[in-house]
Amino acid sequence: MDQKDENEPGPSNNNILYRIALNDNKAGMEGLDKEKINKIIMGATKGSRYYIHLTNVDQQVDQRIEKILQQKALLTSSQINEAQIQVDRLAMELERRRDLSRVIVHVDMDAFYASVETRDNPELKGKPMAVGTMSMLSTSNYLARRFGVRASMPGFIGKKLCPDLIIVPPDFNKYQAVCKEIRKVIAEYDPSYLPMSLDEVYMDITDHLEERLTWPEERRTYVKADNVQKDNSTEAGVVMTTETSKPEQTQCTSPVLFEDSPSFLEEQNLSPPMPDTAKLEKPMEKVIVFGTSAEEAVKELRFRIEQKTSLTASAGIAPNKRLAKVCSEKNKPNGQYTIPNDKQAVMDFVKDLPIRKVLGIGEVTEKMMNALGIKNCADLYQQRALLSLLFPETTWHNFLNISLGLGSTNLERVGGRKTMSTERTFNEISSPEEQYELCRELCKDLADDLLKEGLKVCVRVSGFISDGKPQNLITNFLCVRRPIKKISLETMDKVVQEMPAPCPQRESFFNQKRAARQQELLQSSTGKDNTIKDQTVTNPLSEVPKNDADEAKEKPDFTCPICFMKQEDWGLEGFNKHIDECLSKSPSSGYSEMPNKGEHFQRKMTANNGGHENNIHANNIKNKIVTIPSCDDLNDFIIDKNTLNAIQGNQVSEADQKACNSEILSEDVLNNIKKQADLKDINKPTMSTPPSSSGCIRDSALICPVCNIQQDTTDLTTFNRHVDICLNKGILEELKDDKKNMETIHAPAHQSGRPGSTPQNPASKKARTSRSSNTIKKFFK
DNA sequence: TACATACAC
DNA sequence: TATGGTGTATGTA
Ligand SMILES: Nc1ccn([C@H]2C[C@H](O)[C@@H](COP(=O)(O)OP(=O)(O)OP(=O)(O)O)O2)c(=O)n1
Ligand SMILES: [Mg+2]
Ligand SMILES: [Mg+2]
Ligand SMILES: [Mg+2]
Repeated sequence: MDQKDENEPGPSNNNILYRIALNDNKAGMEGLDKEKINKIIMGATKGSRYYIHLTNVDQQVDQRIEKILQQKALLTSSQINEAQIQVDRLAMELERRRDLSRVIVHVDMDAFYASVETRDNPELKGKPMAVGTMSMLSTSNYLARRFGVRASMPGFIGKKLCPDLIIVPPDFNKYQAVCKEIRKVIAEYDPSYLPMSLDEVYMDITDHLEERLTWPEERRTYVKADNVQKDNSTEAGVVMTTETSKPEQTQCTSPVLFEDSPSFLEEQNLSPPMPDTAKLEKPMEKVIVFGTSAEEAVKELRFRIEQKTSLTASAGIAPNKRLAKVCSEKNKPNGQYTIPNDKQAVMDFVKDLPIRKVLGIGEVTEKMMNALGIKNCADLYQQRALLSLLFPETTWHNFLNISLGLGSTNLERVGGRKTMSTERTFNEISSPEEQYELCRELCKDLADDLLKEGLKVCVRVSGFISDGKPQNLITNFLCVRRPIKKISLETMDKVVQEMPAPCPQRESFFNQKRAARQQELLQSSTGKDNTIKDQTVTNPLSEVPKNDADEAKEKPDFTCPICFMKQEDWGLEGFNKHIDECLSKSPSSGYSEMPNKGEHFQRKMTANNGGHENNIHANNIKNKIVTIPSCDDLNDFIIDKNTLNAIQGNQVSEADQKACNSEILSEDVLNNIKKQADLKDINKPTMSTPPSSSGCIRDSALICPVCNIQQDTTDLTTFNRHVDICLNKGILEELKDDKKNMETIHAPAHQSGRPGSTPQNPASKKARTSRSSNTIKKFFK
């Protein structure tokens, strides 16, 4: 059954790396002169670190493809036949369960940020523009797309492609506000809509349609307010509102009455690719009556959005989310497309659908499939047996579903947020101080974000360093230590103050916390305060250790943030144990209800300077902290992919290197890094240098990278503790200021729009002071 | 669990 | 001069 081997991958774009070449998989970018555009992009990219980075990535992918092809070559036809039987059995079952009963709609705003900016500054009308910075564009309008300018392209390249390009800085608050407006309208059609991003939602309008049938006509009647000066569409290549004006979709237009109302939303000033002027000639109606079909309801919805916000949306209507999503792009901008709830219609639609259009199929998958001669969903279906042998189960299951035009109709949010993180790209950082500074900043940002969600945190550090002994220290903040990985991999236990909620089973972790907090507030306001809370954590400023050369010997202040007990001779381990106990006791209920004893976050800090091959350069240099509430309430804070000063060893003083690296990096690792820095790198040995490898400290005194004072010790534990203390001191000082704001920060005003439900979009991240950032200067060497 | 990769907006 | 930030899923070891 694997008869097609013909389609050799074909050097589609010869020597141009697929990652670098213009990615035109986006509405409004059809039929561009890719050749020309790619030349310009290449010119601006070649030689950069970015280019090298992509080269590596590309090679990796090629290797992966190579491997797959080899595997394929080994397959016998009997294996394939056997697989075919299995796969088809599954296919039958999937088919049996096909659900055509729901009408799912995907709504997506057109060039969202760009449209908002244009609306608010008419100067921009009719001009190619993008939102973003010279370093990165968030999106572009459709006019700019004709030049190849698109989201995720750096602005300076956009300028090269289109010298007249206007770049407008983003204003997220504005987009957020608009988003809220839009969702109000959406909610009228499906109060349980599922927001996917600021500009995008899924809805299930099945119920609405049913109800709609019973409505009097007035209820579907709208007056067109003419305040909108049309022509935000100068940029659009095609913009007809009604399906009738879209020739290419006749094939799949719903059989349902779609012309049961005049329904024109907007006059056009661009010539559509067909003679459609008839409609324009008609007198401009001010009153519009929308019909009762799905199309009509969605037209109405889009009409109302436009009336309300002066922004256009596109929509897809289909039996499931996957298809609806594809459809919403089909007639972008300002258009819609329907796949009726009919199996044949679905199959017809899917047959020629390029797999790349499907959500979840990206560049890499596309390239791999290409190598297997698979381009559209029909190919995908035909090769199902082969794919089942080449890919992991979940992957080929997904492929099979895609090729059958199947997808979920469920709009419920599964969990809620699972992680919270903050990260920044930075210029090569030369000094450890800068690294620490960055880490500290990230930690602070993250903690701030947690606060916004109503969580107050306390951090317990329990890392293991070279000597294998735990290093614990309590602060009310994240404690930053060496951002260097593997060996000095830090583990911090972060303790959340809030009590567990009464047991909202299977709520998201963050929601549990929120609920707990609300409950808490409630209780304290009714005088019944059985929780030992916030304040506990909030202010251990008094506990800031002194920063002196000999403080290394100073004992941390062992005051329990839960019960306030203080005991000098607990010892660190004892202290942590105590906190654990304290936490598990604190919920009023005892702890049988919540299996999670206390609230434990674990914070790991790993600075991935790459023990591996291309880790160092293969990645953007980023510093990242993540909290991950896993099911048992452990949170990870990961500081990740932090470049080492070692990369630029020459810029780093020896003392600094020593301070930062001495016992942290083994000689081997260091050498390895240097090798890589010289681009000579090769090896891949997973030199995971276990945490215990104390080694290499040998001689010389250690210099604290924070206070720069030489420490009179060769004991790493002591030294590390000193560094922690030094760092914490700064952090805690910063915190003093923060505390004042705390109460006001609290109200996140979450804009989720999902009424009773979970806040979908975490409160937006605050704008960062650009200063301390970033931007990749180099990916390596 | 840790890490890497892929994907989306 | 210059190539983002947040979040999810999944495979592998
Ligand atoms: N890599 C990206 C992609 C998008 N966005 C932002 C800007 C977009 O305006 C918004 C919505 O993303 P879309 O993919 O829906 O793109 P647009 O709405 O801009 O254009 P389209 O008309 O193709 O939907 O998200 C972003 O910041 N970074
Ligand atoms: Mg959009
Ligand atoms: Mg979108
Ligand atoms: Mg895709």
